[in-house]
Parts: sequence; C-alpha cells; structure tokens
Amino acid sequence: MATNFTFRATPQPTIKRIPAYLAILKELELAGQITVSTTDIADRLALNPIQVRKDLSITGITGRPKIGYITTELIAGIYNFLGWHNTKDAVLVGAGALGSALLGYKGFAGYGLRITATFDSSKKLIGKTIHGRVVAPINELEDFIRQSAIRIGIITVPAEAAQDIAYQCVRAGIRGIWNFSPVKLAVPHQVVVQNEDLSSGLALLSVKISEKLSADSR
Amino acid sequence: MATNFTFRATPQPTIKRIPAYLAILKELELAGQITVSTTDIADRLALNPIQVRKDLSITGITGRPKIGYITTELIAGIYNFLGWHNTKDAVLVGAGALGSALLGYKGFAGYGLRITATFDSSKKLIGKTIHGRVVAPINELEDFIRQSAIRIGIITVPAEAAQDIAYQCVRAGIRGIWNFSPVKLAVPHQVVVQNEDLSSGLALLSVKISEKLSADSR
DNA sequence: TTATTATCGATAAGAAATTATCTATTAACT
DNA sequence: AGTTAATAGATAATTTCTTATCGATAATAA
Repeated sequence: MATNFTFRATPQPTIKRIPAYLAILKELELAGQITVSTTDIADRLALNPIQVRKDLSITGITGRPKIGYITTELIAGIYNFLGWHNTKDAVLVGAGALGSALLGYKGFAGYGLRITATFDSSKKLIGKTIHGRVVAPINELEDFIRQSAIRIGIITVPAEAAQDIAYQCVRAGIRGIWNFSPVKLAVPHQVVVQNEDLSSGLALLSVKISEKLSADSR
Repeated sequence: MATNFTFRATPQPTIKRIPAYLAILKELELAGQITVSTTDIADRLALNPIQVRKDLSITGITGRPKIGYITTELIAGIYNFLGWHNTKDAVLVGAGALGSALLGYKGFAGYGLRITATFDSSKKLIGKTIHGRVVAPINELEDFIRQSAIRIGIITVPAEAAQDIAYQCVRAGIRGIWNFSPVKLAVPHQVVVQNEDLSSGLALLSVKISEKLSADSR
C-alpha cells in the first residue's frame, strides 16, 4: 500500500539556527524565566519571530497564546531533536593546534559529544597528554573504533592526510565525519560528512566588509 | 538623474562556495592544468555544473565553449572578488586554545589575512610568545588598533568577555569582526560581524546522521 | 463581565536560490 | 569541409526558504 505521505527533511538553515535558540533558552532558564515567547527569542537574536516559531515547531513542542513556551520543555525538545540528550563518543584524529583546541573545548559536553580518544602520526605527539587525553598512534585508530563501536570521527589533520584518515574511519565503521580539513572527502553514501570550513566564513566577512564600504560610499 | 539599476548583492551561498573553487583551481594550476571547465570543478566538489558556472560568473571572468576557463585567470578573478589579492592586517583577541590554533594556522596567508598582534587578559599569557607573536595586554588593544589603522578583529575570548571586547574594537575603528565566541554581538550598523559557530555545524552533523539512519530503515 | 492585547499556529505570499532548458560557439573528429 | 560533442552563458522553471496575513486563544485590564 502506497501512502501519499512525503517525507520532508528539516531545512538546513533551520537546523543551523537551533543551537542559538538552545543557548538563549539555557541562559533564560538559568535566570529563572519559566516561559518564553518567540518575540523575545527573536529580539535577542535579531531574527524574525515568525521564523523562530516555525523553526521551533520542528521540536513538536507547542506554546500557549499570550504566554509562549515553557522554557524547560523547549530545551528538552531541542535536545531531543538534535539527539544531544544522550552523549555520543567520538575520536579525534590530528592533535595539532586545531585538534588541541577542540580537545580543550568544554562546551562539547553540552552538545552531547565526548571525545574519548585522540590519534596522531607525529612521534612528537604520540604519548603526550593533551587536555587529559593521551595521544595514540594512528595505526591503532581502526582497531579502537571497531572495539569501542564509535560512530563519529573528527578530522583535524592536514589536507594531504585527510582522505586517508577518512578511509580508515569508514572502514572501521564510522557513520559521521566532522571534517576540519579543507578537503572534500570521498565517502560511501551511508556516511555523512560535515565540513567545517574557516575559509568560507572569512570569504563572507571579506565580501560583507567591501559591500558595506561601497554601500556607504553610494 | 535616476538610474534604474538595482544593486543586487551576491548570494551568501555563492560567497561561501567560492573558497572551495579557489582551492580546487590552485591545485589544478599546480598540476599544470591550463584550462578548466565547470563540469570538471563540479565533479570534484559534487556540485551542479550550472551552479558552478553561475557562481563563477560573479568574478566577471568569461570562458570559452568546449574549453572552459583559463585557470590562472579564474584564480585571479576570485582573489580580486574576495579582496584577497592584497593582504589585510587583523588583531586577535583571546590567546587561549582556539586563539593559539588560529595563530598557528598557515593558511591565512592565502586568504589575504595577517594577524599582526594578539591580546589577552590573562597574566599567564601576557608576554608569552605564541607562534611568533608576543601576547599583549588587553588594555593596549584600542590604542594599537587606532595607531595601526587595523580594520579587522578576531574575537576568540570566552562568552562573557566577548561583548566588551567587541565594544572596544568598535570604538577603536574596527570595521569587521570575525567572532568565534558563542555570543550574538551588538555592534553599530557600519560594522559587520561574521559568526563562526561550531555548534551549528555539529547540529547539522547530528541531524544528518539520525536522518540517514532513519532513512536507511525506511 | 467585556474589551484589549500578546501570542500561537496555520496558510498564503513573496523572495532567494537552485536547477533546467535553450542557443551559440568552437575544438575535435570524420 | 562538414559533423559532432562539449561547453559557456542567458533565460526560464522549479524548489526552498522567509515573511506576511489571519483566525483562534487566553491572560490582563477596564
């Protein structure tokens, strides 16, 4: 029996805005605010309240007219939507400057992410402790992923090594790669890749500045 | 005399893709490839060739049927569009883990960005040399920006300090802020802010993984 | 009690971005 | 020389995302 139900994925722009809502909501919760309206959230983030309402609707949490949403309910709804309510383990490959920075970042706990092991190829780094984790040699990577059934890999190695690391991760059963290298990784269809790319942010800043300057002189 | 010319800003998605094109093109140039087609670029980045063509049209560089574009011309066109052909100086505020990682990142030279000074409030860090730059105390920030006429500020301080640093930057004449703190900064209209937000990338990865898993089981 | 107002949630309209279609061009092949 | 195939570039169609409109609801004020 065919249904006429068409599955519609959540829009990417919506997903990207969700963590900002979460941050605001946690802040308000901490400040003791029981309820919150989309008008309020929108003001704080300089967004359109209608957009906020539509975005938040993907959590399934409903609000009440003249009141808004229950802050804690909305927070729980967002955690649930993002899957951040239960912690997921990840491996980090590449303990250079950026890798160390990520290892030192406390905020991941709030995102349901725990980096349980770190790998690098450099003799200088192997065995060293960085933010409480001992750096292991790359050749132990695949076995570790298999044994610990880890599903997320964070790649912070230089461009030339990235694809090889990605292959290793995929072979060992990784399902998602958070890729900080400036390389488009080839992976099979069942693996998702999220590219984190400084250069596109800087491009946007560069163009915004020059557009702003030329707009001012018009 | 009024003209009927309507200024249309380049779409943000286009701007974000441009650096990826640049990276590919540089690689091809290095490999000695004189000309390049959008079909080729699109293949390598898993994009639609029509989109690539439209994106690249903002550079003003034209191609030839059956041939494509001259690689070097396109590279020059992109540098020109992004304003990366002449180097811009920037200050970095916050020499913690993330700040150090950015200081150590060699790639900025290729993006026309040079971090000329670093500031921090921590006594432990002031005076220390990180990747060749001596960390200066925050109270010297404004004077330095004014004297050196720097226009770009990179903020890598913790959330609670970010807004204050932004105010200082703005007072001293900064025109663009690259904001790595998880805070929505309040700035006057003439200043542009580019937020670099790990959490939205991770949100996207989280949702992609769970959508992929549930799609597989459908 | 009744009126007013803030808000939600649904649907519609509008804007922006992507993708398709079509024509022209030109290199390579026959 | 003529034909074919690959590609650019323009315009049109489509899809996606954002914003507006409108009715319903419930708290607050009159």
